[in-house]
Amino acid sequence: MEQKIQEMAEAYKLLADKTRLTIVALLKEQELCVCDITDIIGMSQPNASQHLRKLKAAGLLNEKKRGQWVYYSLNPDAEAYVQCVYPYLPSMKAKIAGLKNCCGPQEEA
Amino acid sequence: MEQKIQEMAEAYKLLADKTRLTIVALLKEQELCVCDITDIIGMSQPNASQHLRKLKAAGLLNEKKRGQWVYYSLNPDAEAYVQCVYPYLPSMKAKIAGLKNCCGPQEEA
DNA sequence: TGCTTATATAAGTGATTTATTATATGATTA
DNA sequence: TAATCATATAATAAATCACTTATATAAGCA
Repeated sequence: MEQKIQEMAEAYKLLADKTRLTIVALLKEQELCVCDITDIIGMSQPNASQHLRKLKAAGLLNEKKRGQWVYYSLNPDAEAYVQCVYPYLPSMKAKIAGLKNCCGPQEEA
Repeated sequence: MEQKIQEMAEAYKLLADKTRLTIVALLKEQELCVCDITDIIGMSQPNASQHLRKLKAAGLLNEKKRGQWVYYSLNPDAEAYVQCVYPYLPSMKAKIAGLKNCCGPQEEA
């Protein structure tokens, strides 16, 4: 029981940061590469990279390498107590639409 | 949109602490006074008091004074993106049952 | 092979946070 | 009124965290 609460607290710690929560909200729309995410949020690349690593380490994100780009997406198998908050995240469609189509969601070659 | 994400992040920050999340799990069962909470969790009284204050300030808890005791309970009007996680919290019935019935849930006199 | 682009890692710094100790408030009871 | 019990507040110390700067890796391209 305490173990479960500990795990939940650690997961919510990841969602307890404006930057990471924005990343999750973005990826709710579609998968994105690191450069898209940094562009949209307007943050440094190392900063994005570190947040993405944490989210991935905790099982919230999946990572897929394609050419020189790394695409991140929401992990549909993440814990239910994490996924239950996703529906409350505001839509990021507008932000994503503003992307200069540098490397949006790619079809498998 | 960024405002909403900011608010959500701040709320999850409150749930991102093992102690506070345990308090919420306890109050999911029933209202409790500060001394009950400190007994069950085994923490110092000032520590409990400060966590309770934060949770209350953010609208997660209600407070009701009765004699020299202060009873805390979950606020049923808390934001939906907070309440959606409550069902995933483990049951605390066993912990609460172990209370020496010092000041459990009281009827209005 | 060298250059560029995309991403990751490492180290350092400043800010935030948790818990403790000490003290204050406020209600109850002797 | 004095003593006690329940709770709150304040100040501080220790730990954690986010972000920056600098550097490393690794893929694509000239």
